[in-house]
Amino acid sequence: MSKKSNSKVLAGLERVGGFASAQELHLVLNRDSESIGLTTVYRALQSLVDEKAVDILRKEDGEAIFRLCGATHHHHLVCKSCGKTVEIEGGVIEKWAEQSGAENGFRDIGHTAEIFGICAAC
Amino acid sequence: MSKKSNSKVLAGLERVGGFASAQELHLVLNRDSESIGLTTVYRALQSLVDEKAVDILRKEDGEAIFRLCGATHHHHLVCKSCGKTVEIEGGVIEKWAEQSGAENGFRDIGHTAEIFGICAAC
DNA sequence: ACCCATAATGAAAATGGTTGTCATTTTCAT
DNA sequence: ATGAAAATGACAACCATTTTCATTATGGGT
Repeated sequence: MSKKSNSKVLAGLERVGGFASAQELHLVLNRDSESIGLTTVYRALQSLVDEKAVDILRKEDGEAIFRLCGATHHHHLVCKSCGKTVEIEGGVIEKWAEQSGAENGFRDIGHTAEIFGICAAC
Repeated sequence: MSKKSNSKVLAGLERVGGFASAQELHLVLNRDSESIGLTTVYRALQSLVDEKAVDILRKEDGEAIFRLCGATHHHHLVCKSCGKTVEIEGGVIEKWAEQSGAENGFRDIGHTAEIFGICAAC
């Protein structure tokens, strides 16, 4: 029976495309006339993380954000002043993360990377 | 005046040696007859992070943990399970950030990058 | 079809780390 | 010493997440 909520949540994550917090996901799902409780969203996310269908990360403020596992991910170049965001290729980073992790005996390696600065317009 | 609490907190971090949460730090400090409030510990940690004297990371449950920051700019490889941390050289990243930023007309470029995984012992 | 055990659901309350409030205290320059 | 400004800390507010618990759906055995 958890199957149903799990697939709703997966659908939500697909719709969102990138990262989403549990609460955002709950909003999105209910906005689209999917009636699902916040508790259930949390439980579905937890079980999806357990079965490694979903990645969990932490924002700087500690809030958990989730994304589909294996979704191609990119990095962001964000303007500290106006918030303008550019998507960046990160092939170098993937390799760096993989290699650094492996060298130190780590497995299940993931990473986060953001670049920030002031854009030309600001 | 924040100087005093900041140095108390720094002393606490030295005594602890590695990572400590704000609450642990508060306990340690008061156990050692340093009278300091929890609020002040949080504020001191925040300002130390701002002035880059202290690193902040997140445990898996989202709790913030802090430690003294070495002078050299490095990145971290963190075990998602036990919190073990390895410092990583990030020369590649610096270049990647600089270049990606410049290509898009950004200035004052900074970046964050963390690698995480499961360490050999876990 | 009909029970019934079991799992799933979600509203509401509890938890716990973190941050905001504000009255009080300390510091420092004059 | 005195007043302004910064610092402090007890307490309350906040908010993401978890727990509780009563209700509802599911599905296998008869």
